[in-house]
Amino acid sequence: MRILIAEDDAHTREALRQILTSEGHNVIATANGAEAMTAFRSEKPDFVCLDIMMPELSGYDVCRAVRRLDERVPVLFLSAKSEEVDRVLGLELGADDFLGKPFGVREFIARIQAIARRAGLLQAHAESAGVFQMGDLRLVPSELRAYRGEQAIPINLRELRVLQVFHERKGRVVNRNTLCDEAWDADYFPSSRALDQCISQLRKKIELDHTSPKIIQTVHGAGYRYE
Amino acid sequence: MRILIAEDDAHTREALRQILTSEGHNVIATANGAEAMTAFRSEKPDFVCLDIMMPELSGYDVCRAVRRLDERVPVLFLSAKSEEVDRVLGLELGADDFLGKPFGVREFIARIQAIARRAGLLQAHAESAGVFQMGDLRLVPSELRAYRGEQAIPINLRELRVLQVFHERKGRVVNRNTLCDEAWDADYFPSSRALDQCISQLRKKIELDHTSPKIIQTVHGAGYRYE
DNA sequence: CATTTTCCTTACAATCTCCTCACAAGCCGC
DNA sequence: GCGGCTTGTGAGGAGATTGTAAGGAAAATG
Repeated sequence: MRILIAEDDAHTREALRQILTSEGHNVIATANGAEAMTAFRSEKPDFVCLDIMMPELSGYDVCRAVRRLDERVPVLFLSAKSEEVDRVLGLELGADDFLGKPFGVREFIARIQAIARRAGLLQAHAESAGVFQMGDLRLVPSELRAYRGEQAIPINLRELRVLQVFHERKGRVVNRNTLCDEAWDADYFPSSRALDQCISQLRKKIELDHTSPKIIQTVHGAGYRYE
Repeated sequence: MRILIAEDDAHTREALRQILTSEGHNVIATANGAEAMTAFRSEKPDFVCLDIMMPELSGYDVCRAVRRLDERVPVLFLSAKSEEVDRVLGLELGADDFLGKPFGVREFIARIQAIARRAGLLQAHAESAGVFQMGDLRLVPSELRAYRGEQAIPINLRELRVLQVFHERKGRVVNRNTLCDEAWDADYFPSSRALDQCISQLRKKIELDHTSPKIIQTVHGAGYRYE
């Protein structure tokens, strides 16, 4: 899911970004209402989290403006505990839920899931359900990319399938035949060196030092192993 | 936008109704000043177009009455060329513009748009429904145009639909079949190169340098990506 | 009905991919 | 260390994919 965050406190903002990213979401983090509106128009998020107290445009203002552009996108308000939360105003503006800071990570995630489910978003964005993590990499099949933090690494379909095979067999040795069967179509002739070539390219892309691979390791005479 | 028209000539009235309806507005057409006032109270229009010469209440009278109820709603006066237009009186009554009959359709629409834009109505209403941003472009479906700042770029329906498909899937790879399914009708035969042709034309229009596209990127063997 | 416009098809050129080849380097049992 | 095997990887190219100019059928326009 693409989630837009508007939160003026940098620390909280980064914490939210990290939580949601680790849940497999794409996060667009903004620091004030104006930034949030610009991002909303251009990024087309599936979900919006707004801090209420922000300089210039408040969370309420952003919510009102968002609702003019999109009547359906779910909006979750965040608020510091000292803030008076005007729930009635929020609900009139079309908010879906409120969460008072400080809140637990579990609760935050659970609320978002609950709202998204109610809005029917989880099914609609099943594409992003294929997201998986390998070490410090986040693999996003629908984008054909791997992310190391902010850095996006382009991955082709073949490489993605190879990585999926490894991911399914984390810690175990995967022999060459298995890899060829699962990552190539049936007509592939396993006598060729295409697999080696693919692994080589992949290591150059995803390993920090491809001369001493840490993610995909060679098990001489047996195959490869990921862990 | 909800537009109230007061015009005693039935022929002109229907013409105006048709023009504005085709532009996507809701039209409330009335034949005299009294009807117009009743409708104004009950229909709460966003915009008022008044013929000056009408039986019973004149356009000036309606404008004065409207202003007592609402200081902000834009008022445009229409006048037959034989009529003496008292611009000073009109402006004192709070009119926003005058248009002498006969007038061209384009001019009529343009004036309304200009006034509404000045009054900040366009964003809030249906005209701008569907407006979206892609990078530095603002797409306005109702105008079949993209704007890069002041520069207007004409876009046809097919191209618009293609852009919408990309916008809905920002960041993800969109394969050719998806594009064909969503931007063309079902009877389209995906063996042809119409999609490529469309993308090519689109890039010439919207990319700053169509030889190295930044908005719509090719993902060889997989499709295209916008981000 | 003539003219213009639009959008698709065709054809060919340009580009890109992923595989094969060839050789270098690594691993392992002796 | 040596020989035979497996694996790593640069170079290169056949085949597939994509870009785009030109032309034309169909629809819109006058």
